[in-house]
Amino acid sequence: MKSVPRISETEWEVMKVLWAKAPLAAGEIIDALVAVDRTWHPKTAKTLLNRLVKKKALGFKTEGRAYLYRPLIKESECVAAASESFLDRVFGGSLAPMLAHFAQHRKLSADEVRELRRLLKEESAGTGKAKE
Amino acid sequence: MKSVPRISETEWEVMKVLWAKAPLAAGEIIDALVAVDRTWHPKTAKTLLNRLVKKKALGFKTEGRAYLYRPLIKESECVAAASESFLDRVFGGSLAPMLAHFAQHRKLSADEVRELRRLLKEESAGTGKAKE
DNA sequence: AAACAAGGATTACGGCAGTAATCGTTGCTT
DNA sequence: AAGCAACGATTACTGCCGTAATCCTTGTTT
Repeated sequence: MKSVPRISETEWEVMKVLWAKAPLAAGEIIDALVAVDRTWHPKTAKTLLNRLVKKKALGFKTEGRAYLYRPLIKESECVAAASESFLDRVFGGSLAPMLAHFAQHRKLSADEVRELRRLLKEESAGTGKAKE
Repeated sequence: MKSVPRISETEWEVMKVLWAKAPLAAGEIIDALVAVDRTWHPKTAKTLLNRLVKKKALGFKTEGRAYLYRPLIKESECVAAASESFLDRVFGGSLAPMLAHFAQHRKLSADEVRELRRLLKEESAGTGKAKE
């Protein structure tokens, strides 16, 4: 098992940038962060890059005087880990209550509904075990 | 706006006990926690109770020499807050990708699929109160 | 009354997170 | 060459979190 390092809230923002596009130099990453949220301070971003490198969530290779960062862990792994943890903590690990919550709280758009229907169809179709 | 205080991972365990049944004395809460996870230490639980009181997540009234604790914030509010935050952070705020993730990663049981279908039906039908 | 027991209050302490500022190095500019 | 600018490294500081231990108060027991 890989057991992804724990990625904090703000660190996640940084990771998102690099999951979207990599490798990137620190400056480019900072630009991307600022583009999303004006309040990002370059120094803060640098600190987070260092921490993420220390955590082995990011790696880099030197390119001239600067670094090019790239993710060492996959977004899908982090998403899975965060989702598990969230589901366990908030909904005791069971899906149905969670789905009910989201379905009721945040009204789905018609498109989303359609998309989900499609997913459910796949789900109950092949996928081995779910029989209908 | 209420803006529920931020409830940490372990604090959440404590809250769950009181959301399930309240009011309860510290001893009862600790018993409940231990029942779920043997490793809970009474002192640790007491610390958390204090912190939750300080955060205004819990209140208490004295009953003889002991306290009776009760939640000051509703589970539904906390669930909503945690869900929002999770959805934003991990899935950029959009439901469909999240549901897709869960649908694909944790194979839904036939029952869950049916349940979700039912929810979607309601969704696309009157959506309860919004319009209708 | 003295000591104990039960429960709350206070104190502790290392680690992570958020948020930066300062230090150090090195190529570039004047 | 000297200083500046760009970039990474190091240092900082506060607050929250996990995890308790110790202290204090007061009812209870011998």
